Amino acid sequence: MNPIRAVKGMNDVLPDEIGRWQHIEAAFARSMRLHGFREVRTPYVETTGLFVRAIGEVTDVVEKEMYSFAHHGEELTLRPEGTAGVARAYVEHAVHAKEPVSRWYYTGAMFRAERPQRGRYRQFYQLGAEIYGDPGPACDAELIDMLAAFLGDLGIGDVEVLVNSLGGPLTRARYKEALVTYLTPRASELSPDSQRRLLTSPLRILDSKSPIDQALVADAPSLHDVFDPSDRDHFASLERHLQALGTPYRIEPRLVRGLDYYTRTLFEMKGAKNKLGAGDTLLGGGRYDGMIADLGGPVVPAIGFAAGLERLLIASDNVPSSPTVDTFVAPLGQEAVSYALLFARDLRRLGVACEVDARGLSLKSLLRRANSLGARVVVILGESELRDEVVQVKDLVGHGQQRLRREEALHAVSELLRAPTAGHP
RNA sequence: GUGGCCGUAGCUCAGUUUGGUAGAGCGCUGGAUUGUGGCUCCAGCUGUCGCGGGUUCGAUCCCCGUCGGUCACCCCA
Repeated sequence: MNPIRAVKGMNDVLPDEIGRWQHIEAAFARSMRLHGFREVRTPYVETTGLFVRAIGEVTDVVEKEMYSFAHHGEELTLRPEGTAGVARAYVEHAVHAKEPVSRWYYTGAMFRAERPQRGRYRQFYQLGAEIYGDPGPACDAELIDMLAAFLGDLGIGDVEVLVNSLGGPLTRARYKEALVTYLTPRASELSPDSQRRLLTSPLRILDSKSPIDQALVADAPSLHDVFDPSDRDHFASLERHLQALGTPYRIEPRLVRGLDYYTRTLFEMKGAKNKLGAGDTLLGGGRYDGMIADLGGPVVPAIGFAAGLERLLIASDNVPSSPTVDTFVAPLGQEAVSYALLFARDLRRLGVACEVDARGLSLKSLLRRANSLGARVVVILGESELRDEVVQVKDLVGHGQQRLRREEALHAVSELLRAPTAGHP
């Protein structure tokens, strides 16, 4: 019989690996708290229309990557990204009327039906945050600086911080027209992919990887040339703040990104190219001042980002996994098992993590097991200990062993665990 | 979705001069010390050689398909 397997592109995270996930999630939660963000949780399933409206009908995500299904006459979709659902919640709960600025973050699974490759899976995890109600470049700079520092905290080296501005919605529309006007007569020279983009999403020709496209685009009108004064001020101010913060960054005028909702500030951070290969975008984000209104809310400016957790995991250095228990309780013979369970319960009441192995193994095997679990202390309960109403407390680090009465033993275990862990992994 | 490469024990891999049904290390279990770990030594267990079909007297090896992985493209985190 064929075993049932996990769905393609959807992976298990086993206990041996979970420590690394938790390490990154904890670092993120800490950074968020230090910057005044509060966690929000929204459903994994939303109506399909939300993503169509928020992300854009002609984007690749909406056109071909969504897990959508009909259920009792409703068109539903497994969320392919976090921003749309969080924005929907912001509008639905009229949060703008309760507080002028909201800083929210989230963590969780997203779903896109793409061909999997390293750092890209069909169910994948994002860390993200949104700031509603602050239109200013200062909060853009703060966010970018925070993220660069976060990647540094994770030990990810060689991070590239790419920054651009698309201008406001009017500027963006104006530029799109200018670009189409410029490229249409040259359409036959474009790569096949870009010929298609010219009709659907012309701005994305700008970050095409094709050298042919790059050459053509090099002489095209620049986005920044059609900025209006407020676009120019916003971007200049962002740069001033980044410089004041000392955040390293590079202006990438052809950075565009694939989601339709972005306006003005846009950024992307890449790193660990040798480990990640082609999918080296660790995180990306930008301002989307029009989305809240598009979703039926008031006019509220917003900026946000999302980072790929698996990519951060691949890019960051390994963190050693921590031991699962402090103390291992080793009963010898069936007579000792009940006593071992009782002793373990008392230890746990003192906050000591411990495990009882009642499989009836030899003492040698029990000690080997304790060692491989990374326990620091073993409590041995054998026939002679039962008879004399004592336990053996063995220190696996300091190599000492004491024969103690029950109450003294509980105390001794706590004392041993309080000692420094030098020399033990 | 398109294309290239890969698929042998729980893990990392060796093996097959187009073919005669498999090995190592690690890990796991036990022992060397009739109740004392980490190092060492000894012994043992685990394989439909991804799956299905074809060629052949015979396929882990050759061919086709399929599934999974991987890399690149598209796109993105």
